[in-house]
Amino acid sequence: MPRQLLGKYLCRRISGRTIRAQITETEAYCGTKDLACHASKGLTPRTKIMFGPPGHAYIYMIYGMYYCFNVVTREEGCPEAVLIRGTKVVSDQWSMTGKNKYSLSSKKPAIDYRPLSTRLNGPGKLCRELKIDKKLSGVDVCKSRELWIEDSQEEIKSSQIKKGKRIGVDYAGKWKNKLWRFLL
DNA sequence: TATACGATCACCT
DNA sequence: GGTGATCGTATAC
Repeated sequence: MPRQLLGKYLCRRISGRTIRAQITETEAYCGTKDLACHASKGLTPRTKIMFGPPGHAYIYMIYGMYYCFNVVTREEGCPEAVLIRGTKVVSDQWSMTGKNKYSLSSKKPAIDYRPLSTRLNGPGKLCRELKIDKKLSGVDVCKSRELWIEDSQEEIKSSQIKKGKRIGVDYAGKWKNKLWRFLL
């Protein structure tokens, strides 16, 4: 599933405008045994979306300031999800203006003028840019008109996909070495 | 109730 | 290479 999502479009409607961003990087988090997966803590208020039906958005806050967006990939009771780690903009009627406000500290500008390529290439960054937050947690990405995923025309060959270890999960024992990160 | 820390990022040396 | 920002969640008391 993490490989099947590569190349597809992550779509977001903001104020009546639609942004499409091609998914270029994903990671898989697999069930209650995978110590890197939040579901390894069991069914809690936080993880209940992952234990629910597939196709729903599991969105959580990390480090007190960023959100991460995942898609639940397996049937109810089987808590697996794919984290969307990176995207590339395809069509955009909104953030090309470069007027996405952010402020990490008072020193920084209220408007982010950096190119989009550097604003969508990370799980926290793409959520900030696409205004994905906890309010969208649980939405069905097959049905939602706010946040959804579309197939792309292009065929992704397995030779185009690089694999690697997942990022930021050094605490997860042997699970940290699983090659469950995938990049186009 | 209190505390430790994280599926990150930007900035610093 | 390292660190601070900042808060929800899990875990310990």
